[in-house]
Order: sequence, then C-alpha cells, then structure tokens
Amino acid sequence: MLRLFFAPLPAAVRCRTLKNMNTCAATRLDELLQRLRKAGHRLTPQRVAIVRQLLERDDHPSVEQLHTAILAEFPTTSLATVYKTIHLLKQLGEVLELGFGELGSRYDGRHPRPHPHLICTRCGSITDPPCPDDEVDALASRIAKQSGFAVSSHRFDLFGLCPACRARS
Amino acid sequence: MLRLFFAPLPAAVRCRTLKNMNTCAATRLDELLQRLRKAGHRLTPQRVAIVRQLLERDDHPSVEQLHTAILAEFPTTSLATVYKTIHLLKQLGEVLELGFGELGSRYDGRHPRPHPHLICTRCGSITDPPCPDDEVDALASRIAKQSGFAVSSHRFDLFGLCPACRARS
DNA sequence: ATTAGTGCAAAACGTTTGCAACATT
DNA sequence: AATGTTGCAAACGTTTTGCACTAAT
Repeated sequence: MLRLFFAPLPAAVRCRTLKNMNTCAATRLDELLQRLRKAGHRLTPQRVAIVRQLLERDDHPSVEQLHTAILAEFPTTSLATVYKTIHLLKQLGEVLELGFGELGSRYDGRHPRPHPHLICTRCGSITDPPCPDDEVDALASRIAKQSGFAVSSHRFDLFGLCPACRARS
Repeated sequence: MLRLFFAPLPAAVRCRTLKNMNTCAATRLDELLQRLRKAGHRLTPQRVAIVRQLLERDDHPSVEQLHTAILAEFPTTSLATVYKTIHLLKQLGEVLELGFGELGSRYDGRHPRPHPHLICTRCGSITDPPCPDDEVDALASRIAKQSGFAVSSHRFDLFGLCPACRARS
C-alpha cells in the first residue's frame, strides 16, 4: 500500500504527485520514513499520514488539527495514536514542539531545528519569519557564554499582530 | 495586620526587615500593593503573601511552589486562590508568565518585562542572564520589521546545562 | 510468528469555575 | 453594609496510560 515510500521514485516524478510541495520537503519525507524504519519502527498508514501532514503543512498544526486531517484519510484513527506518533517524532528530533499556554501545543515538522516564530495574538497563526537563524543562534551563544551556560537548544517567540490582522484593525 | 504596607516605613528601615532583599524590590512591593488597592482590589493576607513570594524569590516559582510557601504562613490557602491571584497579577502586567510544556508554568514577579531566560534541562532551574535586554529587543524588532509584524511582546528561552550541572557531569 | 502499534476507555495532570461563607473595605 | 475574595469541590481541556486486538515486519 505504502510501498512507494520504500522504493522512492525519481525526484521529478515524486514532486509532481504532491501539490505545493518542493523537492526538499518530498525528499525529507522519504528520508524521514527511512530513518523511522531503520530505527526499528513500523510504517503504519496512520503513522505515515501523520508524518506527511507534519511535512506538508506550514501552519504549525495542533494535535487536534492533525487528528482531524488524518481522520479524513483513516476514519478510525485515535487521538492517542496522534499523540504517540508525535512523541516518537519528538524523541527522534524530527519535529519541533511549540507549547503555548493558551494556544496548546503546535508542531513544526519542516524545520525541526530551533528558529524564531511569529505568533499572531489575534488570529493565532504561527509563521516562520524570513530571518537568518544564525543571528538568533549568535545571540543565544553570546548570552550563554557570559553566564557559563552550555546551551543545547533555544526558542525565540515574537507575539503581536500579523500583517493581515494589522490591516483588519 | 498588614497595615505596614499601607503606610510604608523609610527605605532604610524597610530593607532591614526583609532579608536578602534590595531596596528596589522592597519599594516595588509597596508600590505594587498600592496599585492593587487603587485598582479596587482588596489586600487580603493571602494575596499579599503571594505577591511577596513573587517579589522576594528569584527562582521563578511554579504555582505549586508558591502554594507550598504560602501554606507555611496561611495553612488554609487554596490552590485556586493562588491561581486567581496570579491571574490578576498577569492581567495587571505585574508578573511574567513562563509556560513550559513539561516544567509547567513559572512566574517572574521581579522583572515583568520580556527578557531572556536560561533553563537548565537537568536541574530545572530558571535564571535571568546578566544580559542587556536591548539586544533581544533589537533582534525582535529587526525580525518583525522584515515580516510586517507588529510585535507587542516576545520571549527568548535558552535550554541547556547550568554551570553547576555542567560541573557535576 | 513476533512484536510494535492501534484504538478505546480510563486516568492523570494542570488549570478554571460556581457558589456559599467570609473578610476587607 | 456592601461586595470582592476565599476555599472547597466539581468541571474542564489536554496529554498519558493500560490493555486487548490488530497488523507490519
């Protein structure tokens, strides 16, 4: 059923099959699934669907949103499975978890490495700014150096109004 | 009972009564309580105790930790009251809430304005780095400008090992 | 055939809420 | 005296867990 992921097609063909997806993302999907399998995990349809969602969407979905999307494909998928899969991906460093008090947890499967986020406090949208992550990394290490901290990860969130919501006010 | 907060003593006297507290913090306590009262809120013993905890400690306590500390003074204080008080202080901008997925919410009543935090992933300690907040603010506005975002607040968390835990490894 | 993963329901967890009794103003 | 606050318990939303069944390997 999902055999196509195990024997990847040429990039050109692969990319034509997934709308709005660039070569990089499609490649990452294949690679990620390979890594999952090599780590001894089974590629169930539900699991693959969840991974695909995480790689295809760029809106930092919540668990609830992921579950809803998966249900369209596999109507019996449980919330618990979504949670378990996300947990697995977190452990493997394949998704970045963004926990917000009120907004709940959101996930970024496209760029699992730390990078800044813009959170609109009106519409709740979360976007990745077109910013060189290096600057943030640099600031992080500078601060860490001064305090003798060994920084392994960081998080930079900017709260405010997105351009759309600004215009709407 | 708590009348002394309403008619503040001279700074020199005030500071002698609170160990390990600098003039600034003691002043802020008085001012904060005044502001609370002027906003039409009542200064109950529990409430004052919670505010004091938030200003005296520098360890970014959790709700649970605050509750435990308050219980020593007022054994019947409920968790709900702590939550309600924190909620009130948040609304008034007197405390900064730091929500962490696994660590739960932590609170900073000393520096309610956004500033970076160093979170030790081993011992769970949260400290304020000796860093000029301006740098973070500057980076935040630079990123915001590029993306048309109107930033009203931000958050910069660094995860890693604190000096003590580094030495212990 | 093994054994990891699923799905369900129950439990756990932090937080919020409704309300009668209470204490500050 | 008026009314904001407390404390209890119940409700809440999110995440986790136990376990029998199912399905990928």
